[in-house]
Amino acid sequence: MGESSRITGQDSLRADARRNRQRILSAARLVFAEHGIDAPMTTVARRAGVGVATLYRRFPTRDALVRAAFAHQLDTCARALTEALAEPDPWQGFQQLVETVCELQREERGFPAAFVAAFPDSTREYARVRQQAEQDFLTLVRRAQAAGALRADFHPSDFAVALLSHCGLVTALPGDRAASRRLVAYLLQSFRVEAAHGALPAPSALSLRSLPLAPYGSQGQRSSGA
Amino acid sequence: MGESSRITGQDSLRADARRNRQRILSAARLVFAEHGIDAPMTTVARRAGVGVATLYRRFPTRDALVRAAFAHQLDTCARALTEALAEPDPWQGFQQLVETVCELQREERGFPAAFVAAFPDSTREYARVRQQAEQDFLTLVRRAQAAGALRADFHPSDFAVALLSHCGLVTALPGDRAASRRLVAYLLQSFRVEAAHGALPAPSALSLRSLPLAPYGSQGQRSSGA
DNA sequence: TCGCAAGTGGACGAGATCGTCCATTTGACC
DNA sequence: GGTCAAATGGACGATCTCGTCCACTTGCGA
Repeated sequence: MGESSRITGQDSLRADARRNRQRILSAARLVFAEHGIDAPMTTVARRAGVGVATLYRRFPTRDALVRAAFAHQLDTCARALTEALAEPDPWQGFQQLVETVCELQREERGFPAAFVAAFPDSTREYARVRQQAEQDFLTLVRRAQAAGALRADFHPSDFAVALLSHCGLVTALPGDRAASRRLVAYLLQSFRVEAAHGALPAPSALSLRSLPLAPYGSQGQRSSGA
Repeated sequence: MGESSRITGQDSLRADARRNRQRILSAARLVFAEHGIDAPMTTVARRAGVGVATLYRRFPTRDALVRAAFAHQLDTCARALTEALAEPDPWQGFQQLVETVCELQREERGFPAAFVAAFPDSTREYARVRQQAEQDFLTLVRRAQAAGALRADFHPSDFAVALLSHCGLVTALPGDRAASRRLVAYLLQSFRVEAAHGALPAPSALSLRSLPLAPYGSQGQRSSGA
């Protein structure tokens, strides 16, 4: 909390401005959940009870708004990683991590879209936090493999593959919790040593670094305009 | 071919009109692949070298155009099902079916989006063909289970879950073939008896009938306007 | 209490897309 | 060759969204 406000500078806002900022974020979550992240900015502004100008001043681009609106969920992802590492049984930790993130994608309408939208980005400011997250995740994977639970040919990028495909599923079928849970169960089972059955094709070149697992703070202005 | 033209009535078109229709479809495939299925209709028309009016006359809605443009791919899906049934080893057949459909999603840019777009629909005219497809797929599943290859708790709706999630993945990462192949491999392995490891959560209520596995012919006018 | 910088709202012009309308052209059949 | 219904193209009005600009308001420190 203190962390993100330091990053976004929301502390230095005047009281009324800070209040409006929060209103906008709440409204954005509602509107995005209801109409998708492509909903008109005007709708968000109206719902928040502010003018468009105010909205644009706080969040110059739709992207910035989306990121800020779902910063909390992203923080939860990061927290899940920490907790996973703390778990004594590494497979338990791994499983919980996958389930927590997928549950977020399943339950918070709008978040999945935000998740993929945020995906290819690797904003400068968070590079370090992300690198840390990547490192932690790697540790988790190694441990789970050493414990003989996670299959040896599991590649870190497979985590991204799992999350993105699950994301796609819940986007295609919002509300179908059973489908989401099924997919997660299948994936988790296929990651176990017992499921290993012949060689897998080569892993993706996807970098985990680009996964939005690290806390976003909010705002998240793009460093590169283009 | 003869089948679909009978359905869409394209035989009764004047020669020039029929030619234009084909041009439009080619252009649509190109444009959709390049800019996504939300590309402006005008762009498609220009690319096809026809006026917008012509485009709108043939395909009253963007949806109709999308369906028609990817009808061939959908036919391939249907054919894959037939071939899967013909395969002596039912697991081989099952595996091939999944791989063929996923390959289509992977290789034909634009098709995945069309696939999910088409998904929730169950147009009257194709009800019978679909029901047949569903029946065939069920047979395939039963056989593969009886052969002791496909896990007993596999539910037909899991096929839809697999396809939709894969679809989401390739949409999020167009061009990352490795990721797509990995997911398919994991899913297939998790469908094997060997992977069964504890109970799965309840299957989705998704009906296979709504999966666009059956041939579309083209055009595919909505029966219900609303 | 006062002054002013920070904050605000909503009108507005630019740009994009939609789908229709109609005057004109063209293919098919006699 | 002639006739006519089918087919065509592109202009056009309607609608929507964006992001900016500016006159007005307000919180807060002195």
